[in-house]
Amino acid sequence: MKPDALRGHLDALLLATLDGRQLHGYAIIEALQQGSGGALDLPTGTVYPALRRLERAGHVASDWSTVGGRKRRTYRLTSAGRKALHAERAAWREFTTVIGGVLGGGGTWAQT
Amino acid sequence: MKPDALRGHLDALLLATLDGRQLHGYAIIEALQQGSGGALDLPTGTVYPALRRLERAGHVASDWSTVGGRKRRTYRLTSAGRKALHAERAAWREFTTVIGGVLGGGGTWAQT
DNA sequence: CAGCTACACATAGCTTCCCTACACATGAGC
DNA sequence: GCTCATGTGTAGGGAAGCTATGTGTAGCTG
Repeated sequence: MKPDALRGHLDALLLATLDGRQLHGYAIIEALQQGSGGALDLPTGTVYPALRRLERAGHVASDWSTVGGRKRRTYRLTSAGRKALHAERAAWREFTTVIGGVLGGGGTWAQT
Repeated sequence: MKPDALRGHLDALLLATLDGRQLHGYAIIEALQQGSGGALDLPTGTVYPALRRLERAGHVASDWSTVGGRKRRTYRLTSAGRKALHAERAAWREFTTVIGGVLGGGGTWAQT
């Protein structure tokens, strides 16, 4: 997957991963990898700054704890974050409709 | 539509617009606008450099002509460009599957 | 003729988000 | 001690969008 294609969607992926659950950074990375069948193998240099941005935007909050002798930072959605996720999903639907509609002519692919 | 979301997909859009026809730059911009129901209103500063890149990559070729006293540059897909379009459509299908799968939980949206 | 709109093209520079590269730490197993 | 797994952090580079800006021609209107 091209980095450029991912760009602009990463926030949505992170918000969606935190939907209904709290996870620490490493677990988010793993959840995205597994939730995508291995297609999303995001470097920490991508994810941690993005979580920083989401926290600064107020969409995510975090708490430090110590687990098994290691510091861990657990993230959760804020209510603003849940709203943002809702908006991101709507934007995704429009995005796929628009781009897919233009790209369309490619064979057996169907869009509903 | 966020610029960042578009990023990485513009090449595919341009290639798809030139699929099976030749068009000059301004006509490409108009075709994208109309083909997207107005959602894609791309600045010339986006499209012309992108066409430049595609031409440098060998996916697109162009010819100058004069129409009605004005210079016009008409673009067409090369065979490499047709291959690239094919690959871009496959990449799009994978992309929407992956991202959509992770974003998924959003209501009545269905993906097939 | 001047001004405006439409058509048609071009590009410099900025912004921003990814990735690479690099760094640190602890715990478990060999 | 070394390696891997777990867990975190960030500086800086690259590049593709967009804004801003510029050029030109044709046709219409006052």
